[in-house]
Amino acid sequence: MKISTKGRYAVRVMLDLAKHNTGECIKVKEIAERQGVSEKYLEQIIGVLNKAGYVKSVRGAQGGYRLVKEPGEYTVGMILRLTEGSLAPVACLETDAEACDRVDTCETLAVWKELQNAINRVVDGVTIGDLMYSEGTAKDA
Amino acid sequence: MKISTKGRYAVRVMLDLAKHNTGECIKVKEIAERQGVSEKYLEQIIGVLNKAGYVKSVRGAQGGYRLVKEPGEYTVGMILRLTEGSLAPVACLETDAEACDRVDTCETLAVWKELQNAINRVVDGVTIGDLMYSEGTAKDA
DNA sequence: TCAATTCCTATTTGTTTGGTGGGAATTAAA
DNA sequence: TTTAATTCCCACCAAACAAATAGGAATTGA
Repeated sequence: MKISTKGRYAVRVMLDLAKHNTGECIKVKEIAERQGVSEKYLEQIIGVLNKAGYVKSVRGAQGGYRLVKEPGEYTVGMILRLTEGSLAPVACLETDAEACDRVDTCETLAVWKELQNAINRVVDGVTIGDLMYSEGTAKDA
Repeated sequence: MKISTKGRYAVRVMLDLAKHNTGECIKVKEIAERQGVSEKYLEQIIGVLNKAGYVKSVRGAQGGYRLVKEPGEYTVGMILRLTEGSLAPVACLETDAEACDRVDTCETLAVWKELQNAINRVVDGVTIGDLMYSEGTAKDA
């Protein structure tokens, strides 16, 4: 039940872009330095964000990335689903899941559904904009 | 963000023991047949439940397992934490986590804490007893 | 032209998942 | 007392996944 580095870094990349948005392009190199993460690895991750249209890239010298929309329009859920693949706690709840033959009698499915709903409520209820103004020290939720 | 088979099977084992509790011992073989899972794999899983004192074993011929407490006293959370190791969505929220050097400035920690709380609320709010009386078809939560 | 940058994709390394397999120890029953 | 049924213990294995690393092609401003 862990969120992978890919998902976590993706959120941090988006947040970094949001916080350092001066209208100019931001290079992967800068983000990597600020976030303390390998440039090469971030390249991959931001590539996914780019393909999905979450960020806009400018190639060549003086190139880089910037957010396409306002920080408040990106939920953490969107970003995680994109990079993690799915947030369903069990495979049978994935949208493209092939039916498990126990589905009719599965007595545990109810818990997993509740869990999924709870997860979705949290990650879809927080945007990059929300995180921008947080104090660093996490609020107790 | 998946719950492993180990955790899911553990819940099903506990539920199976609860539903088929006649006062007599229940053998791994029976559970494995009913649940459609390899006997050998279940042995391992129920071994963990046994060591933790969640089930009581009787060795030798006519041996088997039974629940120690009432079904309502086992939360899904207890069982998952035992078998999955931890339900924290990020390593730095684990109880024995070694401090990440970004912890003071980590702007994403708040989300992960919220997520963890949401997960805990669900899994700690459902017991094996609750699952016993569910209809098979999951309620929409 | 060249240096900086994104883009693409293959490879590597280590860990976890999801088991299988063999056999020792224990015990009720024949 | 033997036997069959059972838990218990631990070693091993294959496949998938995570978390990068690596190399170089394509693009573009200066």
